[in-house]
Amino acid sequence: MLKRPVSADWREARRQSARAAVLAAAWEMVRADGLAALSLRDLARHAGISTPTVYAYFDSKNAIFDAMFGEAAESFASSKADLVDKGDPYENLKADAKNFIEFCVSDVARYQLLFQHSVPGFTPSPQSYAPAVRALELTREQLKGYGVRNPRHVDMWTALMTGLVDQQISNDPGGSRWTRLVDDVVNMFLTHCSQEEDH
Amino acid sequence: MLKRPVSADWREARRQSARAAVLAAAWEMVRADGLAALSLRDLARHAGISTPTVYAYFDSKNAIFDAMFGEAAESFASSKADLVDKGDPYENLKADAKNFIEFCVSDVARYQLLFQHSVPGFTPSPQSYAPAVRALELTREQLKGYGVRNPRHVDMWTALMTGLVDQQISNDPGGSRWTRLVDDVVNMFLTHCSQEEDH
DNA sequence: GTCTATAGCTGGATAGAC
DNA sequence: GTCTATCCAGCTATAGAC
Repeated sequence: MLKRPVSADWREARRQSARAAVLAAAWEMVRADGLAALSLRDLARHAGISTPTVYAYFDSKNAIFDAMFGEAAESFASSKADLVDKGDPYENLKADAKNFIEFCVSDVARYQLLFQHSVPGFTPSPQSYAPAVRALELTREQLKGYGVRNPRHVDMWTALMTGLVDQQISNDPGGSRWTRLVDDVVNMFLTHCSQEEDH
Repeated sequence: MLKRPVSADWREARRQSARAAVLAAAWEMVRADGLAALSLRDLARHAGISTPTVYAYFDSKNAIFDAMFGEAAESFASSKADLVDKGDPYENLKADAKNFIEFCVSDVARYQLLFQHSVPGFTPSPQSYAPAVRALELTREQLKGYGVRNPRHVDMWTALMTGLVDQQISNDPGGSRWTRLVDDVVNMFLTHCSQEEDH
């Protein structure tokens, strides 16, 4: 037995748990007041610790945003993985679209951090970014499964999804004026793609 | 001749000119560093005046944002008014789409201020907001001219446009990966609308 | 109207005792 | 690891001389 590994594990677990508590408080705050309003003073108070203690767990404010970005990307990837295969590519695609839109509008701050890069001076680290790339790859696979292979169409798909999300957030927050258009948009898109394939 | 009105007009003109100079400096700065980075100190230095002098022209920082919002809304409305009638509703709509997208991606800060409401704690005054409403009304008229009357379709149109803009800005700034899809998107949209009219 | 000077506050980050 | 106390920089806004 070298260096009491059990105790070391236990300490590491405690540390991770404390980190997670700080991040949970941070999410609560940005959901309430927006990403830009997050300050380390308020965060520490919310988490029940002092400001310097925050620095025991994170190197800087941007390190906190990076950890949040990583959590958001993981959540997004697993929300996609959790979708059950309905057997029908069309139904799968519709479910994927609804999942994306719900994921975004249900947490605007998370959407802005993950997809809009809207924190000045912050760029996610490769580790935090990886799950987001993986999730986008999943969407590309899913579209391919439906016969959509043209890269232009993949880009168009992402534009359609973010367009609905963006209008919903900016002009009808909390409502469903744009999100309810998702079925129409998916149909419109697939019709368009199948027509182009004919040429 | 009462109270030397000529002199009064001249003074007022000087004042408006000085205000405009401050606003011009502000636009330059937010284009370079983003809306959030605008500070009154830097703005004053850029405009060649002192910080208190800024307060001689504007009541507060939000008053500056409000004036900028008004200018942006005016620019948007006049960019639409400047479009020449091509006679063909289809060509007119395409030109309108391209104009909107170019207007947005050519000045991201202006787009974020005008359409994304992304300045914390700032809400435009009714006077500043009016031209933006008028411009949206123009788009609605234009769509009606093409036979698109369904309010859902009007909402879908705005989502398509902002979706292209948003992806372009977030994931390919300075490029044209999404903006070049505009013709395809307009065609897809109009095909979709005409099909729905058949029912 | 324009300036210098500064109030009053909040931010991120650190020193050093325990 | 956690605290109190603090540094230093930045911010909006104002006071008061000229």
